[in-house]
Amino acid sequence: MTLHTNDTTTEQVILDTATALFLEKGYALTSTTEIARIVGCNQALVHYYFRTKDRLFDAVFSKAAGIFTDALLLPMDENLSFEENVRRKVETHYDVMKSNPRLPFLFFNELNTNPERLSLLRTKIGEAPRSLMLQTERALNVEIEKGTVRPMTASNLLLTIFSLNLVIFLSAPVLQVLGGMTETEYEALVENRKRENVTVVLKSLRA
Amino acid sequence: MTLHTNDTTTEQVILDTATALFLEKGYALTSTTEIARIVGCNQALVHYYFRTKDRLFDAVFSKAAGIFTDALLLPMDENLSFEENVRRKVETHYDVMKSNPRLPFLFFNELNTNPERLSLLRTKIGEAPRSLMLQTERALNVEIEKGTVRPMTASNLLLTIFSLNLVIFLSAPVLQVLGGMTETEYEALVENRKRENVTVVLKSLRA
DNA sequence: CATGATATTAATACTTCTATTAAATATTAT
DNA sequence: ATAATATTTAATAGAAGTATTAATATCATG
Repeated sequence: MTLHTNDTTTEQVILDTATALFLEKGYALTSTTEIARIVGCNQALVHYYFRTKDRLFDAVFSKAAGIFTDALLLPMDENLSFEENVRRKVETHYDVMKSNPRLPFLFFNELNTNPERLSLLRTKIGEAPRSLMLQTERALNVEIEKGTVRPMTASNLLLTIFSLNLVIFLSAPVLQVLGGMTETEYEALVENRKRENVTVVLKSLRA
Repeated sequence: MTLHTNDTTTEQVILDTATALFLEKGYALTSTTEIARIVGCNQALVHYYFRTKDRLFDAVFSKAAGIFTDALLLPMDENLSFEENVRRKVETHYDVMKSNPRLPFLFFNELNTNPERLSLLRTKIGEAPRSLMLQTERALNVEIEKGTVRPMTASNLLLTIFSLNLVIFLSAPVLQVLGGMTETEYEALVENRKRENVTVVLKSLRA
């Protein structure tokens, strides 16, 4: 008997389960044994498809990292004002994070515990960060020369967007456990926070 | 032969080493065996002083968490303007993070992988978050009524400060591995970033 | 200096995890 | 139908980790 339905292969089920667990607890606290237990298959099967836990993680992580890094890559729309473009960038980035709220955790966790793994990631994402930076820089400089935006660097702007949009999702347990916030209160905050982040970013540009 | 010099007990050396390792790699990837190896003592000694890895971690973590949460607790100075008070809050918080750059990682990592552990933390830090919130709310509302600050909530303001000041330190590996930033470039960014964060926060308050 | 307390080590039981191998079973193609 | 191929399982080797216990060393003090 096969473990999978027709449209989802066993390999896919294993990958999905692994993804869920890695997102929940990170690499170190997830075992292939547990993955197998949840999938309902023999533990050797996990290794049959992915050989090592490391390779399985890479499969999960490179996809996750792709979503994560692409989230800021929305191209400028020449028909819109700079301000509108920035607003869109903040909002789409926020939306991607909101749909993948554990991504920031996995990303930071893994990069901080295991920076070596990430040389491969570097090649994978390639020129994306650099081109994002250049694109932002160009648009920003136009505005700065016009005097509509205060002098500032693209890296600072991007880092601000990045910071504001990530911490809210990294902080779910902090806010709930320490801040004594309920699940619903937290969800309300997440709702509210996108607008606030846009506001902060746009105001921060003012000359 | 004792392992420690006169002014540092063995227990302290073990605690310090454990702190360094937990900060570097988090709970899961640090073993009592490795701690002992680095200290240069028998592995049983780590358990002799701290009984379990969990209790050792708690000793490290509750101290770390204390620094982390206290960092925002600077009381308002009534002699200074609201703006100056906010500036000071951002700056002192940033400085604490800069002196303890691995704290944000440990904090978020542990709260995300192991939220249970943190119920004890909740009691430990007590009313601090609540009083911080109330204090900020009060000062903020005065300004909002005066019309010098746009309508906004204290939680959003604090979250903005928190976000801006943390991500720069969480991102060290991201920026170096992915952004292709050198150690020195990163340090320059850290230098520069405090002023930028103050600017962003203050501009974000404008009516 | 004898003795009780404290510190340290050696040895080891026990658990859990990763990875491999060989065998069994299911699937597919001819 | 059967041979080839793919999938799955059982069994297990081996590594590493946590925790405990009993034995030994060190130290302070009467």
